[in-house]
Amino acid sequence: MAGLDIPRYACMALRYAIMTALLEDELSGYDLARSFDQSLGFFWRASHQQIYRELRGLSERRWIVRRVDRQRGRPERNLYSLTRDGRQALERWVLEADRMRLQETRDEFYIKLYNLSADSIGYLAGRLSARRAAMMERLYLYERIRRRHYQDHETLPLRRRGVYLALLGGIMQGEQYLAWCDEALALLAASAEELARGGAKEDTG
Amino acid sequence: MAGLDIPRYACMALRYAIMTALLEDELSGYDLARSFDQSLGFFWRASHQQIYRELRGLSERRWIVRRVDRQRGRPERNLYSLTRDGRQALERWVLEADRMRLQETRDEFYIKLYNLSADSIGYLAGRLSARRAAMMERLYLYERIRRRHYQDHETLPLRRRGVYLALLGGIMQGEQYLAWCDEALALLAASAEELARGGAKEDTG
DNA sequence: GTTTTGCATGCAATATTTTGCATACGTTCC
DNA sequence: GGAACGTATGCAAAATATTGCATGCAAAAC
Repeated sequence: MAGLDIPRYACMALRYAIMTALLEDELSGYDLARSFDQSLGFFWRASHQQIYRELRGLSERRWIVRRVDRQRGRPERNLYSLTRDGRQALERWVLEADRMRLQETRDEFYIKLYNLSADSIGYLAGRLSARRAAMMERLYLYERIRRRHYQDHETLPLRRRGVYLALLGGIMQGEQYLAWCDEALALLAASAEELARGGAKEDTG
Repeated sequence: MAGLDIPRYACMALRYAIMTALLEDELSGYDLARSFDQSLGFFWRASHQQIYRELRGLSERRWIVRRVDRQRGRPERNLYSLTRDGRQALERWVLEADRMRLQETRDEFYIKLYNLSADSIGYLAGRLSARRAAMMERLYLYERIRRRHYQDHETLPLRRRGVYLALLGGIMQGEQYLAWCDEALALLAASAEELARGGAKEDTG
């Protein structure tokens, strides 16, 4: 409890995600919070509280600067932009070692699936349908973005190609997820039917 | 800093992941730490420190019980198993609302991709190759598990079918990931070549 | 015969994320 | 004319995760 509250060293990625978002635009905390519901936020979610905290830390480190925007008839906004130091720190970070996180979804649903039982099968099938629907929605959004901004990715400037690849990753993964949902729903439905006919073996133990 | 250290309420999933692992076997913290490098751990990673802490909390809550196993010529182990309360808590949790986490990989690599530049393209392509290789490795492991334990999933008892579905999810996602890596590597290689020929437009601004 | 590896457990500090609360002003819905 | 919603910012506490350190014994590698 030493009084400090600003993280001392630069290890975590949200900070760099924010700086990445500031690479092209001057944004407010509120803007960032919304943009983290889109784009980068598809891969890295953050609440507004987290974002405001990081913005404070980043300011004190002089990696970003604040400019106050007084709007008519609205609360004023703090607009942030990258400094040269910030830009350099970001460039350095990109070249630093990163931890691989293969499939660490931290989605409780998988754990719940491990607990499949006659009691839970209906509920889990329902949740799975909801996930399927949500992913479908997400895919529509991805496709709109792709069509609007990444139609012919061959002619994009280099940085935008990276963004395109991330988007493509989201799309491909989403499509695969739908396919998995369908397989899983089919197996769950078949199992539920077996149960109803008294045929399926519940776990004994 | 009130002195307590045991989490007061039951919100998080690692706890339930551990209980799920204890559903079929009596395990030590060490066993759990290793099994979290496999199986459940594919979706939910946890360090041994985290696991030992949760085990303590779970014990104090009487959701698991400890039995000391004195081994010849080896340090003794604490073996844990689920209590009836624990089993019920787990069953309740499965039916509770869960947050959907679509594609929240929290993999810094996507953020780095957003920062693709002439300086970083080589490095990022290298990292991507490493990911591809690691995923390939992972897929071999999945396939071994599938062949050994889930050959004909139609005849599995219900709970094992859920585990099978999680595994299938891992496999499908992994295969998709490989495909994405290949596409991404191709685009990065093409871009690098353009750069080398002086053709590609670096970001201006 | 010493170093490494594997088994086995854990504390403490730091970092990160989530949750709950709080405020304030303006517009739009009812 | 009041409730709900959107803009805009933030604190504090609790929960969760990571990192670094620490210990001790046995078997296997060199």
